[in-house]
Amino acid sequence: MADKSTHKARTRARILDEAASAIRTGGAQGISVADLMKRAGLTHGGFYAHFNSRDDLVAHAVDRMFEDSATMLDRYLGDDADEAGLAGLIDHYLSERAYRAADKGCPLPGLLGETARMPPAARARFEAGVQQFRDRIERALKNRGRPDSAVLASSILAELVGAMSLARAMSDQQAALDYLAASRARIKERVS
Amino acid sequence: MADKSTHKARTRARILDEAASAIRTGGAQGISVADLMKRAGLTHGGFYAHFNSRDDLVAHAVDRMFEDSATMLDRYLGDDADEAGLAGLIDHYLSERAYRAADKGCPLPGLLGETARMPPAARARFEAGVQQFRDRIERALKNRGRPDSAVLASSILAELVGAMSLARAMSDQQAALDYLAASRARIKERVS
DNA sequence: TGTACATCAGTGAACGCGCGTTCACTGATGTAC
DNA sequence: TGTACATCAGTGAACGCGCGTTCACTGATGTAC
Repeated sequence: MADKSTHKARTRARILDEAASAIRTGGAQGISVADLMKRAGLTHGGFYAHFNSRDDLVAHAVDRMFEDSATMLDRYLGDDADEAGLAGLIDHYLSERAYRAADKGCPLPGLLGETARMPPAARARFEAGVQQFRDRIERALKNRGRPDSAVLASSILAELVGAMSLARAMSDQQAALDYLAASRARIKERVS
Repeated sequence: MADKSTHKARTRARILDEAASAIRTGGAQGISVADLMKRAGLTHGGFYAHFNSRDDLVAHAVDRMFEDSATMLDRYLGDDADEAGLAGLIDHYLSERAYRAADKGCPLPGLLGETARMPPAARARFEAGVQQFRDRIERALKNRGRPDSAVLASSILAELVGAMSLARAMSDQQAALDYLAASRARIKERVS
């Protein structure tokens, strides 16, 4: 019984991981229940043993995505963050690796514009995730003694997200990478 | 005969206007042919007298959106643009009016993240539209003697798009409007 | 000016398909004695 | 240790529905004489 319930929890986690990945790539409207379950190595009928509905899945998948983001934020802006934390975050966020791994990293570049079309529960969780991201940047700026930390944090988040979105929309990959490099330098200038 | 063909052209334009509006709000995946035709006051069967397929419609609707953007860019950054043109563009782009009219203005905040999921023809036109936008800003900066105009243009576009996307994702409207006001000031600082 | 005909934008029924969801079931696993 | 039973995660057929697309048609409009 105990084994069974952890088995089920692991299956649920596997579905959520696949959903988070698929939604980051294809948008919240871009996954079907059947495809998702196939990706998780299951058949579609079992889906409702884990989630109440497709909308419920989307909401939990959004949570899942921002858990990953929180881990990333902790690494760069955690309590013991040194001076270089924010610069490290910027370099990481706009790295070639992040550019290529659209299915793994921050959900904002791909999904921010879609917020208004998300089911209400997912939308609320998404907004909370954005807040968390901005607050962490703001706190880091405040720790460094910037008086305009609130506005600057929003401004930096906007440019991070906008730059990655623009880079991913370019069909010329080299131009995209050059642009990311320029963006990294530009944003770091503004926080130093 | 002549009357008929202009009648048809006007009908097509009406369908495209409705499509551009619906896609800005609901995304390229968010419109159905039947709903769209109903919005245009027609029945779904007539759709294929105007477009080869749904994907064809989406591509032309994207064009339509960027024609509106070009008109807007001309107003602020046209050949006879004065010094205040760029500041005017920033104020307009991040205005309360633009914030509320998500179905009318620039398609970037709502659709940039969706580019990768668009049908190829639409994707190419979207990318061209983004280029046009960035080039116009770059030219305006160059005219003002900024040596870093290319990178700065991308940076400004990224922050404009990111800021509007973030504002639209906030459920607290007053916070969104305050944020837009702060963003306008912040971006104008950087170009002056 | 009036009648007969041709054109063609728009109609609406029909198609095959994939979707989200339901449900009776199976079969592996854990428990009781 | 071995057998009988209960549990329940996962299966797969079935549902009603809306989708994109096709097509035979209608009826208003423009042209020819």
